[in-house]
Amino acid sequence: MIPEPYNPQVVEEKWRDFWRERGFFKAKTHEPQRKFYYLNMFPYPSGKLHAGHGRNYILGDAIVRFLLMRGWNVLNPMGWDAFGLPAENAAIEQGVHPRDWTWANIREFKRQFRAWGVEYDWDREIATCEPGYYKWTQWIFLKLYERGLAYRAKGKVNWCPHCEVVLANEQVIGGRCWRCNSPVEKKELEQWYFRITAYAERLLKDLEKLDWPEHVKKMQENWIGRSEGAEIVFPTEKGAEIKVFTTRPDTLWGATFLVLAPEHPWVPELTALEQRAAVEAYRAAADRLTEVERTSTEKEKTGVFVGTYAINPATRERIPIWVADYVLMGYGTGAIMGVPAHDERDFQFALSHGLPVIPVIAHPGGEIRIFVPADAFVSSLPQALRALGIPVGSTKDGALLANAPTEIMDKAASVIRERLTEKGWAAMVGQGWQIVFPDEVISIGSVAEERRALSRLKAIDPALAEKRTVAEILWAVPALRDFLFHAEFGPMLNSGPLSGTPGAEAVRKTVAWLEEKGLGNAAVTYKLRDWLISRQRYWGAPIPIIHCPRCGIVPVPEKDLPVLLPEVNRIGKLGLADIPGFISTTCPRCGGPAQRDTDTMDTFVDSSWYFLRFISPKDEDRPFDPDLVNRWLPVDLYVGGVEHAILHLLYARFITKFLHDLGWLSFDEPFKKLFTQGMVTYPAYWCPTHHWIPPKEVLPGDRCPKCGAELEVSVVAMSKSKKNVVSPDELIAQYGADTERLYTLFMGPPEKEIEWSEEGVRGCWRFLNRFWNMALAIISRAAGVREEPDPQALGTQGRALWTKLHATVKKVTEEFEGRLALNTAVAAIMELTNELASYAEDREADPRLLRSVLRNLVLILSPFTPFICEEIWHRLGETKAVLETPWPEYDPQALAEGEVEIPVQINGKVRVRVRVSRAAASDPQVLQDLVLADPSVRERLRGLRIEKVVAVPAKLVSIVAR
RNA sequence: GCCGGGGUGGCGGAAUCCGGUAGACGCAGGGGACUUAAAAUCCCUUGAGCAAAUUCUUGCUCGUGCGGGUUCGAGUCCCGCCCCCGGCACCA
Repeated sequence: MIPEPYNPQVVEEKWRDFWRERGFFKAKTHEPQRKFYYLNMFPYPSGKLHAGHGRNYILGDAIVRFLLMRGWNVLNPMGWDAFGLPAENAAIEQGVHPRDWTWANIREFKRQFRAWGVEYDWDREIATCEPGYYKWTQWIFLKLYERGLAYRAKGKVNWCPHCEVVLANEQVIGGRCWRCNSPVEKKELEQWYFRITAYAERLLKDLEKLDWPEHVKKMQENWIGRSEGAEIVFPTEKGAEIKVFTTRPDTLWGATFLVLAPEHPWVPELTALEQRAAVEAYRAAADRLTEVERTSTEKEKTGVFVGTYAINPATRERIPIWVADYVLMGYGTGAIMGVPAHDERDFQFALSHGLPVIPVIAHPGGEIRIFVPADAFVSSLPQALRALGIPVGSTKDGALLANAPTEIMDKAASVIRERLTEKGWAAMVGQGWQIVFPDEVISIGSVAEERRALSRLKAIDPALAEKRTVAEILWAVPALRDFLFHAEFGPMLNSGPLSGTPGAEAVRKTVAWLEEKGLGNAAVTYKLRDWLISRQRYWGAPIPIIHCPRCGIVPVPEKDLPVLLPEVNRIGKLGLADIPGFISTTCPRCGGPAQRDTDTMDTFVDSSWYFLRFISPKDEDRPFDPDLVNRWLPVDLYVGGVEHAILHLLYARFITKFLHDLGWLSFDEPFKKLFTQGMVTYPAYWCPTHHWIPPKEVLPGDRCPKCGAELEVSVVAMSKSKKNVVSPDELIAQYGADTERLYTLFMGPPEKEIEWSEEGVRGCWRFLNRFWNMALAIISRAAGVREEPDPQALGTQGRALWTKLHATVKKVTEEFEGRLALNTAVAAIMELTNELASYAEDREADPRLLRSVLRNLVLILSPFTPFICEEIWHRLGETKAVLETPWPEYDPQALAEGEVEIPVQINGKVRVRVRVSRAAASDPQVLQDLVLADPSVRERLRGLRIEKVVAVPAKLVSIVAR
């Protein structure tokens, strides 16, 4: 008889609607015992799904099928992040309505999910573009507005010139637009913001509670960017006081200048008449720079002196005020104190603009470096220094160099002073800077001393006439550079009453001193900025606000929600602002004529609460049912791409905390556990003339099919735009969905980025064929058998298979419940399959064991390949569906049976392997005795004296012998 | 620069949490069977090297980025480096 070949097309079509029709994926939200809320990040429905997307949905489907068999009441919904720019752009280009474009894509996505066997509770399907959903997005806006957490403000915003839209900070990736990668520009606009900064501290602190990948938590931590320090007030000659933020208040005595951001509001007021033109020109130039240009690390530090001075509140010295674009208006106070001796940027700035450098923190090494120019000292100096125990060297041009411990600095200074030539000088840097002259030593502890030392040096050496600061002179000596600037903590120097304070207490003591004197206070600053949410577009949730000439900004009353998107035939570039019928309305407060706000909300607002809506997706009176939500959330396991590590995940946490504060939610973190799956990469081919070429069309030798040019190959994440996608439709047609699913889960650890491999797919295809053939063979042999095997009655082979079965069940169960390394679970299942197949070769094989192992194998394989398993399951004579069958339990007893091979190490190397029963191997003394009695071990030990034996139960025995 | 993750065969990767036979599983390669042939399928084989043996082997040495350390034993732990990937980045 010719065996029936594996035909996935037939098998899969047979079961494709079975699970849905049986309602296995419908959550029973009103019975929340043993609830499990599993959630995949909902997709933006654009175009078609490719094999890379499968990483997310197939993984999720496998987990959910496992959970269902484990008896969980699983909520596993799916919806659509349906507002957004691509739909609108497609609509503008093709003249279709974005809604039609979006729903056509959604239909396509759903078709592909069905083909994959990826099932959801479709009764809960939601789309953010439906009025029944965005009504509540608008409601959240109103609630934020009520609490003062939504506000309108004018300011510099990120602007993508290509998308012609503003961007939130989180949507600017390395100075570029997150969608189109264009360099982002700055624009002065009045926009709506959400005050996410009010939640900065909680968003940071509560990360601790989350079972999230460490790197995602770190990314959020860095993004929130908490810094502790102080705010210090600097009086100015013009009267205004400038407040700066610093993390290093202990360096205040070294602040020799102030720098304001070009956008700082007080710049005009502080600018002297004669500097006005230069300052204005500088500010205008800074304004024109894109974010990429302005924040380029290699850029020379530019800036302009405003012509007036401030007073350093600690030293009471006059210090110049500058504007420079390395200071950002959006962080801290938009103004800094320049401490060139202990901040790398300030040091660069001081060097290029001739500003004095005053060291106020001792060099961490506890060492000083001595430099004496050639011809500046008498010949006995080296010897005299050596007499102090200081090793002395010299440069190529004859200058003297030495390192000395701090303690003998004063002694060294007097030794040097006595041995300088008449016009000689020397520098000692590290413990502050000392400039040694024949008649005195000037310690540079203030701007005044710096000026004096500089003029003396210039008077001595005409070659220094051009130098503007002592720092410039010393910087010219390469050997001193390491000692001129450092940003470490250390004992304070030249710091008036606080001089000598050790580094560990420096910040705390300085802040206390500042507070006592009323000069400043401890302060915390965050990098996080408020969330800019308004978009000048059509395809989004309209902002529910009315502008009334008499009443000002008036929120739309809740009863009037939703503010519907107007139906239009054509969408203009200006979005809602292009639609006159939408704009004019009446003021809800005074009844007079008024205008609607024409902005729509960032799509990330839509997605910041959707996980709540799934609980009661059709509720018309509330955004969600709070009782049910509080029983079902937080989400137990959230799976999605790491690209949302900051954006969506931060916003969703913020909105959750807000709704918690409002009293709607009892929890304040939406996602208890997060898993981020890796991207799938594939070679992408680039032709300089014909651009992206689909891999399939590429000619041998990586040539362009159109022009024959050699193509540039790069292995990158699958994407439609690079044409390097693998189509699930084609895979399913050729191998079936089970093969694609299995390969997707087997290709590597799910969290890692991995390259798609056609050969790998074929390996999984071969496996399923072997599995199919073996299963049918076993079914025909074990037809009619219904009893379970008796483990005690099995032979050695059977017993080994029995143990293997239980070990595999254990392994697979633990992977699903733990770290989700399903690739290793698949490997274990393959091993079991291989062992079952070789056991089945024995004509004497126990049919009860064959059937039992196959039955359990089908169950544990079913989350990976549900179609083939459902088929085999029913051919085994089962009447219930796989999903109605409990997940197999493993028997610890079975794992303790049979034999194990115990390696025996002699002097650290494995020399012998001994087979012992698992029972014997579990007792260290028994194991040790057995091993020492083994003939080949005795042979090895002949002539040696045993010094030590280590027996590790079930693992190995290690013998030390001489 | 800062933060995070990682470096294991020809390749993807196992073993890393909690030290205990390194290379599971799969791919690719080599050899063979079947076939007129090919595809498909099946079987054997594959870290590097050395020695004895000669045929079904046996034994030894080396081997998890580099250098040290702890230990009976290190891919795993500790210290110091190098390199790669990801995130942030003139954040005061």
